[in-house]
Amino acid sequence: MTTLLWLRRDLRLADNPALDAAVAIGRPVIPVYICDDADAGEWSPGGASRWWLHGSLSALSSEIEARGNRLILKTGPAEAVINELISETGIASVYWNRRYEPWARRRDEKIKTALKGKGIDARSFNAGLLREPWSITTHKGEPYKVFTPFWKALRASGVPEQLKPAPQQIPALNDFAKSDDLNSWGLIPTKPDWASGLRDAWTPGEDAAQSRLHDFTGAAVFNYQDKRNLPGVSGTSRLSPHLHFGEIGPRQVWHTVIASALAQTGSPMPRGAETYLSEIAWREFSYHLLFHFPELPLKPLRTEFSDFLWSNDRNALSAWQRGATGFPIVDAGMRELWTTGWMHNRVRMIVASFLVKDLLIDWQTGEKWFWDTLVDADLASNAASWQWVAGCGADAAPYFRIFNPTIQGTKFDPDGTYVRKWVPEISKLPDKLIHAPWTAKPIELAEAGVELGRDYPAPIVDHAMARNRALEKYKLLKAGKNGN
DNA sequence: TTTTGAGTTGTTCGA
DNA sequence: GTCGAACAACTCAAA
Repeated sequence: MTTLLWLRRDLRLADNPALDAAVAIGRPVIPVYICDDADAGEWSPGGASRWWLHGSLSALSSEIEARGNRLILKTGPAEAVINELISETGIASVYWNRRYEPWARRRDEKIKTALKGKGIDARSFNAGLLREPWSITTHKGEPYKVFTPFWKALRASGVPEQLKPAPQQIPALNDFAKSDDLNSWGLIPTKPDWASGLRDAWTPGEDAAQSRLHDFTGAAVFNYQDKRNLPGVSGTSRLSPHLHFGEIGPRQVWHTVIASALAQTGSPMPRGAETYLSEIAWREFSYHLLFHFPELPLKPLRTEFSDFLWSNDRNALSAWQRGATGFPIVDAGMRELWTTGWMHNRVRMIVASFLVKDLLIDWQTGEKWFWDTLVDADLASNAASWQWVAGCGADAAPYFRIFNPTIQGTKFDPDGTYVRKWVPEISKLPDKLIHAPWTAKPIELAEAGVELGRDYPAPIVDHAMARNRALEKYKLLKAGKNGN
């Protein structure tokens, strides 16, 4: 008899409870990853995520081989694939770590019931969150809708579970089940190969995740408070894609941050570490919201927003997507995204506010673009964050909070490092003009070799006008009209 | 039950 | 240049 280990968004060997439990049984383990796009429907991974997944599976496959086993790759609806494996091999147990996407919960519950009905030991574990989304509740037993009390409750719930290292050996069957060739899944783009920027920026896999965490907790985490908002500075952990694919888990992040803080500062919770861990808690909060409000990716949490009449301006949308809005900080962010599959968080807020409030384009359009282009695209975080920016989410930004791209640029990219990197055509403009080239005198533009409208676009909207327009629309919405 | 205090990330205006 | 107030009430969570 054997044990099936169904790997999903837990592509690591350390701190992996389903793997530990499977190995503990003492029987051969069949580790399988199922390409389950059929189950995920419209939320199957986007282009950038697929690129990452290829690298992550390839890395995991080597790690499993080093432990005397082999990762089996299968394609199709998960239930059918699992049943097929059961009929081919004598499987007594099926273990996995939980996912929280609504489609995955429905499917996994169905599979678990069916397996148990056949007398198979089917069990799920928690590898992806500090706490299960249902275990944190208000005193009335209800879900939290405000971050701060959620964060307090999360901390009061105690220290996250201690970690187990990767097992030395994963006992294997002699004759393995048949596996797909990873290359046949077509996760990596070929014609055209748009992934060179991703390859330069990232290394998927558990080892890379660990070294990134250790680099970050070695020093940067203590300056996180000051540097995290500066996109031109490497002040953030950049762990988001590793966390999304479960190459590292939040418990590992938590314990490593705390241990390194104690060792280096003598304090259990220095300021930078606390601020950083609160970002991990935001990830938890997003999962909490998605669990309790499964329509989060598709419907505004504040229902009055359902009637909002959004703009259908394809040209404006296309300019935003291509990084050609004429607002340097917005364009820099959108180009960083397109090139590397990632964008600094401060800039994500700026570009999102610009799309939703300056262009009045639906947050779901932005959500879908991010879904396809981000290597860290995560259903919970992406949906919760877009709703937050649009003002229709939990604990959302008030409608009158409209980011001014010029002020944001001068505040958080004061010397223009970030903009010059991603918008090189205006890099010769002086610092005081780099975030507002349209205010430059003709002579200043000439000296920088820039002709607006030729080398770099003129702004596609007047921000002051757009701000007032958005305020008016939101005001109407509050008054019970449709915002038109 | 009612009350109370608080709420990620901003901008603009006028003193 | 700097600072506080207004933006606009509303909902949440706990006492």
